[in-house]
Amino acid sequence: MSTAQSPRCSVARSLEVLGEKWTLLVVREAFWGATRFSEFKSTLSVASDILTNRLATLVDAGVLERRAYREDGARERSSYHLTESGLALRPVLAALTQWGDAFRPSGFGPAAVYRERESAAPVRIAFVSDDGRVIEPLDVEVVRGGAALEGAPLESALRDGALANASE
Amino acid sequence: MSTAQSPRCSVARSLEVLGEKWTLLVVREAFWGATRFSEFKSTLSVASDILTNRLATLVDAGVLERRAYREDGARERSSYHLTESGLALRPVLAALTQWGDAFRPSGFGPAAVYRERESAAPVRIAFVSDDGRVIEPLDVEVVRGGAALEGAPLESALRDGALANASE
DNA sequence: CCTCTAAGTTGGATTAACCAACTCAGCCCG
DNA sequence: CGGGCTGAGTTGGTTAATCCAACTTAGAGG
Repeated sequence: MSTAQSPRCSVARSLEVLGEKWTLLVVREAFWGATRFSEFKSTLSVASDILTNRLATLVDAGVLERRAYREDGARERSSYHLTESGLALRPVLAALTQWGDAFRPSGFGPAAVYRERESAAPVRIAFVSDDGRVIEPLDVEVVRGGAALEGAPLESALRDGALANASE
Repeated sequence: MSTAQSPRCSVARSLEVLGEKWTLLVVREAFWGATRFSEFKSTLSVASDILTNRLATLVDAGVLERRAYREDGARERSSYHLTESGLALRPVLAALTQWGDAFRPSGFGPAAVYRERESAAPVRIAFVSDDGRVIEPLDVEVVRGGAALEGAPLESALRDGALANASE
């Protein structure tokens, strides 16, 4: 299950945790309020062994936290709750939702709507600058930070013009 | 490969296309400028058969577009380019990057930095309202839209106190 | 015709997902 | 005490996906 060494690309590192089948759907259900094994199992229709495995991975990665709970007249069982790290995945899910709604419509309209809690005004995912301006995606560029610059196989292909190229 | 019917949840529909291993990494490389089979192959170190499959899936889903190109002194070959739908995945990748940087740091600093093209000012992914205000994630709530409301097992189970029903 | 290269295919081994049946621990009931 | 009930998993066997190395293919140049 473990990678030899964690990759330098943040997307790849995120996908190490989130990239397996069912994982993001488990997180989505957690955002909808699911906490128990049986809730995840029935809403997702996922096999128990896979669910066990994914919950363990997520707990391990600090996305979910295992807690004991007890309903009266029942023994202690465990439940799963989003941690700070898990809650921080909301933009990831929202971005996926937004893309799915826009480019893979279901014909039933959006299944989830994000809105401001106080005003109920709809919100969307966007790029913003530190001073709070909204920047359109086409006005955003990506440059390689320090992590990708030293010895990554990725760079070898670009080596003889890589730095000029990066400003493209 | 395909599901019987596409799910109503947008996250699940997005993951139908993007959720397989390597897929999002292929898209990431496309954003870095990769267009040829061999570029994807060498930067990602992915097996050719898998790459063939993923490129086909992405072309099929309209995320990439296949184009012919010809270097002089070589025969025609095909290259892969982001479509509008593919370009719209930038927020998804940015959200994953942001989460990875924050919660799974590599020790090498961020590998990619998103910034405004004109000003080079750093940008981040955030929720914004229609009138351009930035809304903090904790002030955002999600409500089920129309798609989940009709006949989804999830809702029918939770409505009209079915919890007692289900637990007996 | 021979060789070179980018872009794939193909076959076989390994790993992951799937599914159904089963276990396990504690609580309640009699 | 023993037996049934329930949520939370395990276990075993089958199917599907991934990985890896070797091979094929189509056209250009020599």
